[in-house]
Amino acid sequence: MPEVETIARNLRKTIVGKRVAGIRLSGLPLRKPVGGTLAEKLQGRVIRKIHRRGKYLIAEMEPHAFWLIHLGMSGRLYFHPTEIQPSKHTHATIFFSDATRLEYRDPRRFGLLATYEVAKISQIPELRALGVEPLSPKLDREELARLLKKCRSEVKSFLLDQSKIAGLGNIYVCEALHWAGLHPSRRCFTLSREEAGRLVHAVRRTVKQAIRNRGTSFSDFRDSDGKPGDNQKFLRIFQKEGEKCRRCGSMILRMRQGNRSTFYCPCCQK
DNA sequence: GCATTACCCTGAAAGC
DNA sequence: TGCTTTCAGGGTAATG
Repeated sequence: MPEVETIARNLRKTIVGKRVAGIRLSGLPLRKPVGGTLAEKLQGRVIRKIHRRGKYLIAEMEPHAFWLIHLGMSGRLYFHPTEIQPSKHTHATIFFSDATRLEYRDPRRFGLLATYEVAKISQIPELRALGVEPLSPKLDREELARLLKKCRSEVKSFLLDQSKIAGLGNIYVCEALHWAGLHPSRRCFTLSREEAGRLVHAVRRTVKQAIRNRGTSFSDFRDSDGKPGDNQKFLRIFQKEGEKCRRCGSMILRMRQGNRSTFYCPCCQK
């Protein structure tokens, strides 16, 4: 989500107010087939606003329509002031009437491009099921404690579940659990109100720091100007297997949970 | 109905 | 050197 927020902020400066003059598609499917309707729906419309909800970007178009974008894992959006050669993984190029263009690249093709003509953003099917935003004032200790109480799964899976809290990925979940001093395998319903409070604080701190650093770049992430983020320099636990925990000095371990790596400190995460 | 697992995909890294 | 295997992870359909 911090990576998506970084891109949203960039796009607000670069493409808002531009009219779509044409679209070129690779024809390859992403998470779902892209299809010719994307071109039909966007052609001639003007981008009025850029929204973010969870890990989704939403361009509000005029005449009224919404353009939904998800970057998956390896998706990137590049703004180009001048002409470019499409790469092997360019799946969409949006040409604006002022000769600038926006390129969507996605080697792994886990992303999504779609358009909707619903009345409100909240009616977009992909967004309907999303949970609370991590930085929303609605997510406080009481609300998180309430959500945790009725959940029997491990707290790591809970935090990754976009229908509970929308926007946390594997990196930030590992970091937040370390900040909160909570073991990733703890069952949600066993967390106390005090622990829920620590977790809310840790999630906010983790996400705010990552946004401030313009996202985390290992290999994939670049913003729409092609710049990597800086947050990888500030991570305390993610991909630190074998290193010493900065809080207690114990060896950081790695385990697999639900087919994803979890990094944790066995000493200070209880 | 909820929790868990498997799958999609390709590039990079590791292993041989 | 070059080929093969493994791993990475967001979302979701399938399974338990």
